[in-house]
Amino acid sequence: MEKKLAILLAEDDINLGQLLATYLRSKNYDVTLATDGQQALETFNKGKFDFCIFDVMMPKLDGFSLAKEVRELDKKTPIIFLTAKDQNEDKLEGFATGADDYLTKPFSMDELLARITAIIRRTGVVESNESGELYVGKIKYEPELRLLHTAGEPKKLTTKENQLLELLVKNQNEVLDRQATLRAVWGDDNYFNGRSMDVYIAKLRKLLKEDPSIEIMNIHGKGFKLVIK
Amino acid sequence: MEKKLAILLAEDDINLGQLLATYLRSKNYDVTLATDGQQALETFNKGKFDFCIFDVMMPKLDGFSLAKEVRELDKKTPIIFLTAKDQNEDKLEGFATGADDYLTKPFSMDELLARITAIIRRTGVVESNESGELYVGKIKYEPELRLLHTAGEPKKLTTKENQLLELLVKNQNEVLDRQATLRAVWGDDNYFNGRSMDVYIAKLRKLLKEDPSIEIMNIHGKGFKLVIK
DNA sequence: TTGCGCTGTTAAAAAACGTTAACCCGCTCA
DNA sequence: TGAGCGGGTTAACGTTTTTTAACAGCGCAA
Repeated sequence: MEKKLAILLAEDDINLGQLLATYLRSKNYDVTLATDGQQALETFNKGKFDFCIFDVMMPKLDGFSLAKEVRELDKKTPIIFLTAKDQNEDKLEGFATGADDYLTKPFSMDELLARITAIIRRTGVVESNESGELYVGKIKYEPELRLLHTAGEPKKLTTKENQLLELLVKNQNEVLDRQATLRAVWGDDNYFNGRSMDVYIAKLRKLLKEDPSIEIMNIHGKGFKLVIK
Repeated sequence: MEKKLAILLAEDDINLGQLLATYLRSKNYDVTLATDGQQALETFNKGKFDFCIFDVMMPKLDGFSLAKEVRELDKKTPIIFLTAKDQNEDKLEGFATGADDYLTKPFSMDELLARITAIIRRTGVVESNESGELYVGKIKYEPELRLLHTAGEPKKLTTKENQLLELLVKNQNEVLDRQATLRAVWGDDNYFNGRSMDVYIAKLRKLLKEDPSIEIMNIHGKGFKLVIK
């Protein structure tokens, strides 16, 4: 059987949010509803989502800023914005953050569904997010199971080791921003969490050093970059 | 498998931008869409692009000015301009900044693609931008790995050393503009960053002095120039 | 030629990172 | 209930990288 696609829906209007969630669930999507931007970001960082629908005007963290945060660490997951306003300026800002589509309220739910399926077909999210098995150089890595298949026994990673490694691998050959990573994994980018992260980088380096073609490179003042030679 | 070519597309008209991006992606290019000139410039400086498509009329920074900024530090990456106007004056200005082609709206997407592939074939961006291995005089230099193969042990460069050397090498025999370099590497061209840059120039000179045919020359009040005799 | 801004260079200070080990806290199980 | 364990944080110390300071020399315009 095919896996349900996980959608993160961020909408502060309770009625509309519930309505959309119910509708999309009836269409066989696995919907998680967040009622403000802050909460949506935390939820996104915790779970695995194949698709995002963000209302633009939300308390605490607006849809655009939320999308920007998401895009710091995830360049691919499609994002659709919802907005009550029809202002062109807004549209620009939305697409600048890497939006895939844009709906102006009021819209029909069928239209939303049509656009979702169109984007999914176009971007092929299904294959890309489903394998659950990655390779870091020669080393097999299963983020879902938190298993790193190093020489000999497979090593079971701890929660933090796993979150950090997964981000590094999914952003390999790009700089993984320090602050963004801290906010995603530790929830806060204060000094001590930063030091904690450095400790975990050291741990990961030790784990990965059996394959000398792997390097976790530091970009001074910016973050880390996983490169495979 | 062949690596996808990275295209930076700067287009403020959302519909057209999305349309082109989608089309080019379907033709197996890795497209990044920017919706104003300012954003496009930042994106360009951060990432590695093999090709640029700039709309001429854009908010914040128009296509020509954007191209001029890009050309300050990068003489090679091909640029195509898009414009709604059919004014000859514009065309001239576009080509003056080092444009490789020029399309007047409306144009067919097939035509765009044809021109892109033509330019790619002609300029051979693929080889030039993909090897990841350069030579500074006799010295091998791998910017991706931040390695400089000086006599004896390969020297591991620091983040700043590497960014600066990469710019110098990619612009060898041309003047590397002081302000533009500061903005690209330090993010700001204030006095102290300028002094910092001078310190790094001194370091690079020391590193490269084993090959006497290499010289980092100062152009008073303008910038630096790497020349290989 | 003289003065001032620009550059060259070295050294000291400051910030950022690397690593190890001690510590803390919640949980489990004897 | 309290010893042990696993996961994570904090402390401590060392190293590397970057910035700032200080002083010396250079180059161009008035």
